[in-house]
Amino acid sequence: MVQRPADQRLLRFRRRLLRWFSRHGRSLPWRETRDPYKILVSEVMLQQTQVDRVRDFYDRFLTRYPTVADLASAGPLEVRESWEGLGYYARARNLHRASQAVMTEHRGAFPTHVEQLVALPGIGRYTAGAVASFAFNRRAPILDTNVARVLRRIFGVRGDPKSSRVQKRLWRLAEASLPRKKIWEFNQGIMDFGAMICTARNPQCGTCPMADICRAPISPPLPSRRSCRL
DNA sequence: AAAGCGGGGAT
DNA sequence: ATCCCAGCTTT
Repeated sequence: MVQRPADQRLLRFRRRLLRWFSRHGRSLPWRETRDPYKILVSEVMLQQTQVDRVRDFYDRFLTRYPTVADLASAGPLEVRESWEGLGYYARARNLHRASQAVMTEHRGAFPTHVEQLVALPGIGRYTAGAVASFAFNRRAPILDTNVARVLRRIFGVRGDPKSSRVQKRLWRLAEASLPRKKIWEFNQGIMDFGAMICTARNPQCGTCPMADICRAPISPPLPSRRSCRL
């Protein structure tokens, strides 16, 4: 079976991403643990919220609620107060309910399958994939704004990014890109790549290791006013 | 398919 | 002033 160009791009992307992450990946508080509870807390906080903003809240929240059981047995008002300043307060309520569901419906043991995780309140497809891959090293794809942007550019996916058709295509790409092993590294890496190199504005195409396989590189190496057409 | 949900930082 | 951000739920 001969490799088609599209498959070559995919293989190279996967290999280069892992190499890039091993050298340039960020060290973040929630990367020092495999505890599904702590990872879930970080993921929920990170929904529509930037990394730098989450750091302080993450530590404070876990100090107050070190385990799922601690959070589950806390009062709603107390939990809501711990979330003050983060916004999107439905997240706090759902996280609280999710912790209670883990205790009552799973006997305190976090579910390890994406389908089970998605069934928990406040956990969508992205967060389920994140917990499954980060805590349990399952071969589950993730698709957040970072991943979506990276995949759209490198594989040249046109069309409205919000449309279900493009979303479906991107999820398929996210899954196809996954290596057999090093799932944790790949998923963490592709988000770092989107946050550090393949950024929404002023992408670092000049130093990008994917430049030669990307379907949407910056046209000329012109100074200032750099923009990406995807 | 589209709206609603917070708030802070960058441009 | 506008865009962007480790999205999910509800309509």
